[in-house]
Amino acid sequence: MLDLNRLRRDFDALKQRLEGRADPALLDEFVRADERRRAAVAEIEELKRQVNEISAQVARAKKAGEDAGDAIAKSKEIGQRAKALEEDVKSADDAQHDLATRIPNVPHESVPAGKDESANIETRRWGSPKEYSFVPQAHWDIGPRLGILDFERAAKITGSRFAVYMGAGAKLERALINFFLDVHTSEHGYTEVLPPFVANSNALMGTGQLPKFADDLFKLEGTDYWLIPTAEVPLTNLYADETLEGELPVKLTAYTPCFRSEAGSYGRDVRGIIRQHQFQKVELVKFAHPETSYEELESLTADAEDILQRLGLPYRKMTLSSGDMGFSAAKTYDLEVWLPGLGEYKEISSCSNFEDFQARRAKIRFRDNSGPKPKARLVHTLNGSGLAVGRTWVAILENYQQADGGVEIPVALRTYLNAERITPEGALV
RNA sequence: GGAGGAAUGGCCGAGUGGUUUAAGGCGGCGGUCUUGAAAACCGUUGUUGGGGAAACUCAACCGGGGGUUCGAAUCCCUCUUCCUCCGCCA
Repeated sequence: MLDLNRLRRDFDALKQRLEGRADPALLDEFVRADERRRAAVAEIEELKRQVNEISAQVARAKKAGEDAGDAIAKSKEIGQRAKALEEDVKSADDAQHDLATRIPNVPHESVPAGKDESANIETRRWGSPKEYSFVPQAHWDIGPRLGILDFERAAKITGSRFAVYMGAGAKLERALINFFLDVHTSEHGYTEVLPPFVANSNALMGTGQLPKFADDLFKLEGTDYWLIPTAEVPLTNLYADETLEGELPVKLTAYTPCFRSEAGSYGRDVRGIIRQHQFQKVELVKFAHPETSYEELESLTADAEDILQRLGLPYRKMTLSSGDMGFSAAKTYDLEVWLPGLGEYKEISSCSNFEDFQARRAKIRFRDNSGPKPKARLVHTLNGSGLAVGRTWVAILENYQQADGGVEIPVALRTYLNAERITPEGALV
């Protein structure tokens, strides 16, 4: 949710920066709804003040044993006028709140303007794709051939866009989760959290998935519960309606499965496990001081990059354009890993600073003691994948495939798997 | 699933319809005293929104929502969470 005062003050400038992200009519409507609401609120508060005053008079009169019939009648009459006005306030309030939740965040000034991914900027490239003496295969060929990935049986259990990992495949997934969590907790200073994998509507409002993107989520029938599309939801909402008293930043990490309906992505990434209804992810979340949140975004992105580098996976870092960023983000870096089987770079992590956009919705504050008086201010929230486990699994199979059909295990993972490679028969040795 | 009980400021806790304009305590902050500190004493201390250059002022907030009333922390309805007990259960 945008800061209303900022919107009032800088209306034209913000409108320009939201070009391509928000319908300009929506912004006009928003400011008008706000004016209507403020006028109605001012009027009703004045009536309430009068009622309060008369009530005090009545109390005094009753105490003195006097008759207060006139005052009561007058207060009743004012009360009725206030009641009529209350409808106006409520409808203006609803309209304004409804609009507020549909306006996306304003891009940071360093974000390239553009209407889609074609305007994204490559900011860094790390490692270089290996040369292969054979034609590298895609993971959807390697995995089933090794007997460690099974789509047909997953379809029996659930349906399309689900996968079963078997044997070395399942163990590799688990090793990656442990490796990610160990690095982030022991070396990058994050606190591990194991949150619920189910969240309510209010939490999803807080992080911005609702109300606009309900179609992308799985809802549990007959309840107000949804399967989480990312650990960002439970982690960011962990401190909803709270004022953080300790030092900033607060850094959290969690492993969770993620569930996405992928409505509207029919025909995209249909092969393999690039785009699934369920995938595993280790998420990084920070609650940061507004003055340092962009430095925190750099270090959070570096924490995710560190994993890719330790695994020796070539990647590039993209700065997303204003049109390609998500609804709540002010700035986003995507990390894209090289997949030789597919012959392209594919997103494996998305790291964003939401500034106070989520904090305003979820009411997450911190105590700012820098001024003459301590004051509760909204924190800046950030998150990023550190990393998407399934896509890392894919990257390892494709980057480390061998001429004999087996897969080498990256050195950093060997102690986790107690093995150096997966044989062409799918065994860990 | 059943039966009871509870939810008040950063924390503890009083408050069953009208100077509650939320007592009192703890903690925090400032001060007096002291070489310094402690103790003692005095003062101060919530959030959100409106108006104002400011001093200040008005409104709302006692788990959430709704209602009764001239007036609600207090009465009624409803939801949520926690506690105790019973049942079931990994």
